[in-house]
Amino acid sequence: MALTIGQVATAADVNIQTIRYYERRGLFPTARRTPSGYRQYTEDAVARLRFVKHAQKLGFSLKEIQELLALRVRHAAACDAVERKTRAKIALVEGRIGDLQRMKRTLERLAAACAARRPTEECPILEALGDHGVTSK
Amino acid sequence: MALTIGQVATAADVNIQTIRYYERRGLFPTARRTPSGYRQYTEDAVARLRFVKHAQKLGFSLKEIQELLALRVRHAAACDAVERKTRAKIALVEGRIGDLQRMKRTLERLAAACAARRPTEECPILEALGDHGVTSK
DNA sequence: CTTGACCATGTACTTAGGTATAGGGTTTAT
DNA sequence: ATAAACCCTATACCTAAGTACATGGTCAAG
Repeated sequence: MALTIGQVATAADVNIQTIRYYERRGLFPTARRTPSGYRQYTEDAVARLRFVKHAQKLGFSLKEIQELLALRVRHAAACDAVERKTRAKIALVEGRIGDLQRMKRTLERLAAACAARRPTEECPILEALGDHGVTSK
Repeated sequence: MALTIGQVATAADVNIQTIRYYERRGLFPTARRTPSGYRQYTEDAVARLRFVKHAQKLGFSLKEIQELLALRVRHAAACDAVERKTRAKIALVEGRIGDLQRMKRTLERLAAACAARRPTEECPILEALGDHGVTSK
């Protein structure tokens, strides 16, 4: 049985407007309509929304997500193009992970320096932040 | 010798307007001025800008970066408050890394499924994306 | 058969993070 | 001593990703 836009919105916990916005943006196919013009969805739409939300939390832009979703759609055509795109995405994600790990190590040094501070010294934060280019003069 | 806003902007490879914007936002202390009203900076400003840009690439908002920078400023006052804030930040970064690693594994399954596909089968992308909630009906 | 909950479109507003422009003063190099 | 290059403020504009509002049609219950 078909779902209305409101039911989809509730199920995926997003704003109705957001769904229509995604449709305009091309993240959603133009939905089938009832004779009176109401959009009709299946469960797929809910899943698609959840995928979008999930990918967003991981830092993907709507444009990137659109590409990820396109991988699903074009499966019949070009499975190896899909694979190439996916591997590119993986490299991107790996780069982001590496950046965050460097940031984490820097923060850990900062915390450790705080913890190990001798009473006579100042908190050596500037130095700990140093490898982000923050060298104090 | 003091730097003008333009020299700082060039050195840190940001727009002049961005520096003034950061000042308004409170990410930068209000700079010292010449008698004629020109802002005067030291090398520190360049380092600070680079830190901001670096942190942004890691997905921190300006508000979060402002907090990170505050850790530097308050060092004289409360080194253990600094440490607590830093550890909270580390947890946040770890969470983000975890998210990205899960996404990476999902993408890898997708790529692997593509590569291992038998000629007779469809490209099994839907299933690979499944653990994001994308279960096709 | 009407009232309230829903849907439609279109337009406008919001937040984050800038970037551009207008109008005017300053510094530097020739 | 004057033009180019730079700075100042204030205001307006931009993209991304929505969210809200105005206006009007539709459906289900009493």
